[in-house]
Amino acid sequence: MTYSPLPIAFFARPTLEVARDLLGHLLVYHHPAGDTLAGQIVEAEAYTQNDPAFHPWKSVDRETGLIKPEGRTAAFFDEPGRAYIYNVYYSNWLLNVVTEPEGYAGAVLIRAIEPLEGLDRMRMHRVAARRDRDLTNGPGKLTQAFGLDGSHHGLPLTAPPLYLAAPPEPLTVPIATSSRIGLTRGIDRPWRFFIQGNAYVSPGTPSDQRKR
DNA sequence: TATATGATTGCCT
DNA sequence: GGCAATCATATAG
Repeated sequence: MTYSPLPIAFFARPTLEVARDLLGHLLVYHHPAGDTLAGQIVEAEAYTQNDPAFHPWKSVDRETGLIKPEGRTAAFFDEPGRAYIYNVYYSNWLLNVVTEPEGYAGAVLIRAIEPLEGLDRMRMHRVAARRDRDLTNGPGKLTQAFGLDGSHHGLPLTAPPLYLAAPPEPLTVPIATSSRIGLTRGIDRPWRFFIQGNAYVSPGTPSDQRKR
């Protein structure tokens, strides 16, 4: 199966639009071993420059709205369509897509996908997964299943080997929203989008529903 | 150099 | 649902 990558223009738009539109789209990776891994995005979250939960938040000029070219992460937020891969809690890598026109900052975190192709390799990478639905139902799990880590940071997601592609057929199922998962700041923003009822959506609880 | 902390996962009760 | 794991990065001293 071959897929065609989305153009940069798809990502050079408001982050919330990109996050919502990305549902149903495909994440494709031509693995160095020769096989192809692919899955349909079923859950994503938006992170914008006007957002305390956004990593380079402090690098955004509050008056102009433009990102200042300083700091380590800021460098990767000036070109839409690239991968921002971040490490949290030990060895968990999270995959983001950089959004917004050049000069502005934003990113979409890909939180869960439904595997379509390359299941055997995903099972090899994810020895802890008891069932197939545990292969990719979380942001750290899907990077593990695909074999992605910090070495893929900064890659363009608009060309092989790693890219996003349009779905074979348009999405007809309803898209639901909630607050984002696992945050300590910006928990009030309903910027998580997911496909209601899909078995591969991550099991986490939205931040604003958590007891403290 | 030293320490705090997080966009998580998986195993335990 | 509780909680430990023990990584990369930012920021402080």
